[in-house]
Parts: sequence; structure tokens; C-alpha cells
Amino acid sequence: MTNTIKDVAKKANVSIATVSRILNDQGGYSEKTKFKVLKVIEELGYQPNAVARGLINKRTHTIGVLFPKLSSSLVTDLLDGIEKAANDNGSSVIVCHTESNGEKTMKYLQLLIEKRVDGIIFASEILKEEYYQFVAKTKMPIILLSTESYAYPVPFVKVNDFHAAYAAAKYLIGKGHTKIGMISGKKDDIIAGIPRIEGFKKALSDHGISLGSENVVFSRGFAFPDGIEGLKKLIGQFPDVTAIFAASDEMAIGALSAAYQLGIKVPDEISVMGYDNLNLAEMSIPPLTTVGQPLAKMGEAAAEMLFTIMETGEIPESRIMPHRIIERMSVKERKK
Amino acid sequence: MTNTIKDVAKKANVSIATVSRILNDQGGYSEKTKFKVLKVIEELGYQPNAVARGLINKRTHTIGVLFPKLSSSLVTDLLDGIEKAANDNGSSVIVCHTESNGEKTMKYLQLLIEKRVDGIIFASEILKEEYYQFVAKTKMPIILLSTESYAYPVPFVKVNDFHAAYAAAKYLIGKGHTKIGMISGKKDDIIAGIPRIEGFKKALSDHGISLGSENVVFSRGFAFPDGIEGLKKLIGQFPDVTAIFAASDEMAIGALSAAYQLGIKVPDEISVMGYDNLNLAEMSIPPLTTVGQPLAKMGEAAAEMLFTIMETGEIPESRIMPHRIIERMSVKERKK
DNA sequence: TTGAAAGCGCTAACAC
DNA sequence: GTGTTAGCGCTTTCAA
Repeated sequence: MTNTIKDVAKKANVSIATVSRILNDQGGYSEKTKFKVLKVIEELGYQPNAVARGLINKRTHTIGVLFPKLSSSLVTDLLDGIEKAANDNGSSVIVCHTESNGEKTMKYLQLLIEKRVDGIIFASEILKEEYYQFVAKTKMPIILLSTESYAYPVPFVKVNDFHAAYAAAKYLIGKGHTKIGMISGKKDDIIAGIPRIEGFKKALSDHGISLGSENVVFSRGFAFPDGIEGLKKLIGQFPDVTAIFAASDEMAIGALSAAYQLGIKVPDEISVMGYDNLNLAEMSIPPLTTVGQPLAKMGEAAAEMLFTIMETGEIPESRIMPHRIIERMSVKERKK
Repeated sequence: MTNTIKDVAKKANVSIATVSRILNDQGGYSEKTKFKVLKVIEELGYQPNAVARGLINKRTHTIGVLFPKLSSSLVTDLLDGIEKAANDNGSSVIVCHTESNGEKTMKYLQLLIEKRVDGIIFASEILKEEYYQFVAKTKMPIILLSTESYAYPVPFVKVNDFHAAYAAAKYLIGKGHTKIGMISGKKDDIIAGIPRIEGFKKALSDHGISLGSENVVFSRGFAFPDGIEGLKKLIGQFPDVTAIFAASDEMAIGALSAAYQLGIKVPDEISVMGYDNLNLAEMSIPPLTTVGQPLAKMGEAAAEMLFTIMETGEIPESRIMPHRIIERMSVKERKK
């Protein structure tokens, strides 16, 4: 069995209180005792039991993160930031993979609550009423990451999707394009779907570019195959298109692939722009021009907001993180 | 404050022992009491405290995973499998990002031990003596994932890199290539470096293909830029090369990019083969032929081995997972 | 079928 | 400076 504070106390001929004090640097002991105790700790290879500490301190130094899926670099980059901030604050992170499944999500939420994590980060997904009520009841701190709630007062950190999409379309217009299409994600996704579509449309109409139903193609999701299909469909309904804005990098890369298959040269014949700035984006042929979200920073911010809540008890303000156009090689200036 | 078992007991007019029994389905109570207690639990929204349970049961239902980096789909796929298996076994997973840094690794190891996780998965990195001794002392179960130790008796799950590289080279030979180059990873990496290089060389020599120092190019790591540089260097020192085996998919994709920049057509002029079968591999242009590791399955296996240890106390056998050639479009048959 | 009480490993209030 | 002791929220004997 592993040694406990009792074993240390006994072997050092002091009380457990003294050992505890030394462990927590609280003062109230002589240098001599400290030295003696530390020596015994060393000899015994004693490791304080964080579970017992958590029970009494009501602080587990653990936060929980819920993701709809794990295998995507979008998630990984967010996680990277979360983990970094957590580590800097002496906390660990438990990852939960919900598969966008309501039952699984509830199960995980319950698990995290039972484990008494210090807070929860809920990422990249709609916060359903059921979820919200469940955690609100426990008063556990929660932050939304890369998503937001219109119905509940939960602080979030994300990019402004409308503005970012607007900026992307504007960039394309600035490059001389007027026949611009969009491969959008899910039409009814109120976080990553609608705002990007609306931002795109607004940019076109603000710049006097006419726009019909042929300009936008809808998909089932935001993945690679959706981009392949998207491009084919778009070319079919809008043959004049010279530039395409895809609602995710994976879709943009799918579009690149489809274009290649069809013998369409990017960016010479068609320009393609993505959204996310995943690692992928610099590895594609040609490297993808895209609108970047500072994913790692967003993850960090979310975790830090959680720590703020724990320390101050105050609910922090939501944070809109800046997006940025990342210019690479997939968009070409179009001569008039 | 959240309710405790005491509150439930009081409100239901029973002892906490009875509530505990009902919570744990242990029997020894009437249906009537059970019903009454369950009702109170419902009313109070009571959530058992897993921390207190962990303290007494000496089981936290949490495992820790150490990764050198988080932002790579290799890791994500492994994590995906680990999370799945953990969840199926009612456990959570804590992720730790070591950055291949010895100090950080030790700190994380200590953290996990203090948190009394049920076991540790150590992934994709050399198990240093210091690490091993530290966890061995605590008798905490540990599994190596996508790495192995020649010095210590720690069970592992991984692919046989030598065999896999051999298979890749043989595949290229089978396609009629005789001028075959390799963009290897780190020359002194005894897990992912040397075995792949040796497997590659062995395949060539077994098939009567002469082989000099110009056939292999070494890199600093296994990343995208290493692949770009690698291809350029290889072409420089081995201009006749018609097929290239890269020691990772990211490097292979780097090679694809470099070839594109140099105006070299893949697979028409040069065939390229990768290693890992990441998601990336099917998104490249052309889609990448590669040797696949069953990453998610490997993660699952590692987690399951951990649970086996906890249940039986026996150290399970290491598992060599099967590799597989994934044929896509980046390799072309060469006519004699 | 149920309850009282000890104790998991630790912290903190109080006493000396 | 140091020790004693009462819990944190739970499980588990032992008795009744």
C-alpha cells in the first residue's frame, strides 16, 4: 500500500498536522522539523493523496471538456489551448466525446458533476435546454467554446462568424471576383451555418453583386466529402463561378480535390477559400487561403475564464476573438 | 451547497447506510424503502460525490494519458480509441501534453499519481528510466502505446515498424520500382526511426536492389516541413528516384507539396507512399497510398489492457497490431 | 431489513 | 511550534 500522511508523521515523530502544514507551506514549524519531515517524505516516496485533498478542499483541480468529436484538428487545437491554460493553473483536463449524442452528453455531464470537476467547457455544439438546466442546478461553472447560447446566460468564447464570413467574401471581391459561390455547412446550424451564410450574402449585396439561389450550396455537415459534393453541385448550378468560399477548411480541401478530379485548376480557373485555418490548410495543394480562428488561444481563453469564475465567483464577459484572413495560394487576383 | 447522502437520509427518514446500499444496488432493503429513497434523491437532485467514493474505494475510474503533442491527428485518433474504451468501462480520461519535455513529463506523472488515477497510458515516446522508476515505485498500472521499451517490462501496443516499413518497400517493388528512396524520420529514434529505415533497407536488399547512402534522407522529425526538405534533398542526391517511401503521412504530404512546387508529377513521374493513414491521407492530391496503423483500435486496446490489469492484477501480453497497405492514388505501376 | 459507528487520507480550528 | 480532534461524503463491518 502507498504511504499516507500518518506514516510520514510516525516515522518523523511529529503529528500529522505538522506534516500537513509543511506540505502546504503554511508556516508554523521550525526549519529543523521541516527538514526532518521532508527527509522522511523523500525516503518513503510519499505522494499526497489528491482525492482526500479534493474531498476536504472542495476543489479537484480538474476541469471537464465536452467535444462532439475528437478526431479533427479543429478540436485538437482547441484542446491544446485548454490543456495549456489548465496546466498553467495547476489543473488537469478530462476529455469527453459526446458524438453530438444527447444521451451521451447528459451522461458525461452527470459524470463530470459527480466527479466534482471545478468547471466545464462545452465546445462546438448547441447547448440544449436539458444540458443547461442540468448543470445550472448544480451551479457548476461552465463556458461555451466555439459556440454560444441565445437562450441562456452562459459566457462563451468564439469568433463572430457573420463578420468572419463577411470578411472572407469581401476579400474575394477585393481580388476582383464577382461570380462568387459558397459551399456552406448545415443550413439550419444556428452557430456555424446561418451566420456564415448571412455574412457571405451581406458582403455580396453590400458590394452590389447580385445573388440568387445558385450562389450557395448547402451540405449535411462541414467535412471533406461535403466539400467534394459541394463543389460539383456548385459548378452544376453556377457554371460561371470564379471564386468559392467554403464554410470550413475541410470542405475547402474537399473542393480542391473535386476540382482536381474535374481538371479545374485552382487558383487559375477557380479560387477557393476556407474557414478555420487548420494545420491542413498549409499542407494542401495549393496551400489554402482561409479565414483563421485563433483556436488554441480560444481554448486558453475558455479555460482561463473558468478559473476566473472559480476565483472571483463572478461570471466573466463573453469574448469575441478576432478572425484573420490568412493569405496563401488558393486565391488568385482576377483581372478586369 | 450540494446535497449529500446525509440530506437524503434525513429527508427519507432512513440511515445513510441504507441510502448507500440503495445507491449501490447491494440489496438488503425493502422495495418500499428503496422507492422512498429514490424519490427523495430525485427531489433533491442528489448527485453522489465521486471524490468521496474514490477515497474509500481506492478507485477513481479515471485514467491518465501522456502525449508528446496534442495537435496531430495521429494523437487524436489514438485518443479517440482510448476515450471510447474508457467510456465503455465507466472511466474518464485525463490528457497530458508533455511536449516531449522530461520535466513536464515527470510533473504530469506525479500529478496523475497524486490524483490516484487507476492507470496510465504513455504514448508515442521513449519511456525514460526516470519515468519508469517513478511509476514502478507506486505500482500504478502503465501501458505503452505506439512505443515500446527494450529496457523495462512494460506491456505495449504498437505496430511492428520494421515489418510495416518492409511491407511498404515491398509494395513499391511489386509495382515495378527499383529506384526507391526513403524520407526517414529521426535517425536516432529507436522506435519510429531506426526500425522503419532498417525495414526499408532489408526489403530492398532482399529483392536484390542495390542500395547506397543516396537512398535514404534523414530528418529532424516526422512533420510536414521535414517532408518538403526531404524530397528536395532526395531528388538532389538521387535524381533517378521513381518512388519514395516517407516515414510518416505528414512527411509524405510535404513531399507531395514539394514535388508540386518543383513541377514533378505524382504519381506519373514519382510515386509517393506514406505511413500512418491519418485522415489527411485521403484528403491529399492525389490521395495518399500509405501503410495504415489501426490507431483508434490501438488506443482501445491500450485502455482495455489497463482495465485488465486492474481487474485481474495480471500484466497482459503486449500486442502487435496489424499494419495494412492502404492503396490510393499516389503510387503508379512502373512498366519495365 | 435497518442503523450505529469506524475509517478512507487529508485540512483546519483550537488548544497548549 | 506543535499536537488533538473534528469533520469532508462516502462504504462497510457489526449489531440489532
